[in-house]
Amino acid sequence: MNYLRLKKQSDFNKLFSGGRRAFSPSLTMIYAPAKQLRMGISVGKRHGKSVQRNRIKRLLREAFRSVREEIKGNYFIVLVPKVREDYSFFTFRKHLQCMIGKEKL
RNA sequence: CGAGUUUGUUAUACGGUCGCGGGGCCCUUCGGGGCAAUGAGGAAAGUCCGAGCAGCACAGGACAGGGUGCCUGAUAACGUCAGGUGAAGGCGACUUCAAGGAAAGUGCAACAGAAAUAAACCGCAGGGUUUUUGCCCUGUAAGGAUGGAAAGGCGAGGUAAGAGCUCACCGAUACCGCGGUAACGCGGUAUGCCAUGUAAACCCCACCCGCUGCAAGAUUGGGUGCCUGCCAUAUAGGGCUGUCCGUCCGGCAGGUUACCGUGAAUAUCGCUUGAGCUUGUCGGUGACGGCAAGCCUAGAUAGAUGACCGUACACGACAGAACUCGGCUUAUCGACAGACUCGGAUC
RNA sequence: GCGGGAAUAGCUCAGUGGUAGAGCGUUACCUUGCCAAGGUAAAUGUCGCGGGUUCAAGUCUCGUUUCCCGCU
Repeated sequence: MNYLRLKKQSDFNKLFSGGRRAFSPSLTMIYAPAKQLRMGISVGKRHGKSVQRNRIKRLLREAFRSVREEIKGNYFIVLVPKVREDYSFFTFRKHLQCMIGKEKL
């Protein structure tokens, strides 16, 4: 039931140029079908200093872990959060669930 | 009681459920699973200094360039720290200071002002001339005006008017004596005081400094400009990571051919036991050092500390290791403790 | 992670320690029947920020903030 992390720079570039996109108020999800389920997070300097960026990544990892059961197929997924004043675990989880249901993953 | 100065400590705490990193032990169908521990800071930050470590260069020397700059000490080293000296600020506790040299030389000092390193605009006084106003010559630098700065300050004597011209006090410089390891301090004598500021302008003096940085570098395939073996040591030209003096170099044979590959960096090592931490004791005013006992305390690589619930209150600031240490600087809601100063009241 | 550089008017840039400038833009007036072009004049700056040296700092110096570039 585990998932793998998306690590290669080339995979990120492939998704950003040719992946399908789903939107929600707090984050953008980019995905494409693949052999395994891999998830990556893209957080840049515009999201804040290193403490803030680490916090976003932890919240997103935890949110993805809690909704992982609902994903049936295998995809490469990149999560891009939007720039906000503050971030919370519950809004991330809610929007992830919405997008998974809408896109029928 | 109020107002302050200074030094240090700390940086929400506890419990439950799920999850993450590396290591240990156990199990394994080799995919993995289980257990009990452990896992960000005082600044981890900025990268401003100093070192270790690594690679390259290097006989050695000179020049250039850069840095430091009161004294003594501490240290592996430092631009850091400690204790002193001097100066400035504060009633005080105390704080701050890139604090050598302007009599080696060069430069600069706008505007204003008579004049800016140089002497006379208004003045003051004496003499000459003239009826007087005035004009000319001489002396002078007290006063005025300008400026950041105007030829030590202030008072008395003195003088035609004045002036260190003379004298007392203060300041400055030189010498002597005493104290101190020294910076320097105290006292005495002499000199009427040969002369502004700027060295965070160039510079002089003293001391120090190879260059690059863990994305360094090494290992695990093949190969090259590489490796192995043999022979040779002259010139040209080139290299020697700022320049010069100076110093070094070459050829032949074999393997191998710009690609193969599984993936070739997204691997492994470097990577955490170290000028280490805690406690005690001894030496030192102190920074710090000696000795003894105990301890092992992150090591990731899309980059590990999170989510939820409960309890308590002060309702949680700044902020996240990336080779490692010693400092500095900057950010920071607060809490606690020690020492000291000033003011008021009471005994 | 490591190493360089910049910040000056609305924009692009000059600026030996001594009153901060140029071009474009803006505003007003002239010119024209009207507009453009042209001419005349004016306004516009905590010299990124905070200390220090100096009589005097945009310039020298220390710290700090933001941005850009190179190594990879």
